[in-house]
Amino acid sequence: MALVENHAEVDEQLVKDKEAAFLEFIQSKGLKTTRQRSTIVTTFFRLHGHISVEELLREVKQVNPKIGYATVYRTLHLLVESKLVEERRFGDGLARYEGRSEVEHHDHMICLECGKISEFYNPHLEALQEKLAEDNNFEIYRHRLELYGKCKDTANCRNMKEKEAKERQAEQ
Amino acid sequence: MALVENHAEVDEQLVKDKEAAFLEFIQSKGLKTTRQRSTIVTTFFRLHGHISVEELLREVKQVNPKIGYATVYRTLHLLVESKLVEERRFGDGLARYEGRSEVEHHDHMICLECGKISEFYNPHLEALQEKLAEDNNFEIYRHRLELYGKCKDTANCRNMKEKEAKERQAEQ
DNA sequence: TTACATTACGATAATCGATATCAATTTCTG
DNA sequence: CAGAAATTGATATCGATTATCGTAATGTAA
Repeated sequence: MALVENHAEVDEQLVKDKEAAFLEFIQSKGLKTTRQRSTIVTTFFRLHGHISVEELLREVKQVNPKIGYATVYRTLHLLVESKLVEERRFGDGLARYEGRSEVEHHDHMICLECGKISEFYNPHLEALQEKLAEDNNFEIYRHRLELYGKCKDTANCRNMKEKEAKERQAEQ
Repeated sequence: MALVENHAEVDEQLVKDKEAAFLEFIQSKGLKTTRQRSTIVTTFFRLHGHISVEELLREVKQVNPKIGYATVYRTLHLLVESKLVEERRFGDGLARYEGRSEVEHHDHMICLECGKISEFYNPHLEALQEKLAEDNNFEIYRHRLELYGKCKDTANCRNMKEKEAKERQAEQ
């Protein structure tokens, strides 16, 4: 419980930095720092990937079971407002949240077989979009590119499927 | 009521073709052809752009006021299933539908000021995506690219805003 | 065409994710 | 520490979509 491996320790430093940044934001807005917000924020940044509200709530409840839906929603909105987190929607009708830390900007590749979401960034693509926008007299604030398809590495895809199945079982 | 201008006549032919294609689909699935479905489908294909369920229902009710929400939803799902129509979501929380007729594939530019949605297609962009996918061992089934920003042609943007305001008023 | 099994309709209830409300609690400033 | 202001958690509400169900329409087969 006390000692953790290297990888996790690095993460803890990052988590602390993020929490500090969040506190700064909170204070700059004249809002209050609370145990709940702290719990939610640190829990969020300990997780990786594209996290749904439900996933986050589940984790948060392991730390403090009294924290409810509303507070998680509210804190996530604050995180988005603080620019520490971005909201994403991939068409399954529920929002997912992603820390802005790990990568600057990136697009997504979503495997429809195993559900794996990977990220990529390509400067040519970005430049091409800028050029296109300019040609159309349009100023881009942000963009979203998602490639939906299938991992060609079917072995990996199969593994993910099995993992997914296990997780589903565990939930029941 | 009888004579229409050229532009609309061309559309009518297209509408008929689409309706025929839909009937073919319906029959191939062993489903039934009904007046309601016919009304909804022809009304849909007479409209252009990115149509929400509510917009379509409003139009449909002018032809047959007894047609309800449920039937419009159901028919749109059938249209999507038949591949004559595609569903899109632009993050404002409601689905929009677009005929697959007019353009093959295209991406979207969404003005956050005036709400205008324009379409574009660029083969370089498509090729670049394919290359990227290949590099990542990924097979693209479909993709989505949306540029969110602002029309630089502010005059046009302002016009749209006024038009929007008028429409809102008209609804009240 | 008529009968009848099947499918569709329309009204509306239920669902789902997200947001708003509100009394009770906590935080922070002085 | 007091008291104003903000936050919480439970839950009501919302808006879009889906499911339900009794009634109506369709299409097939005689």
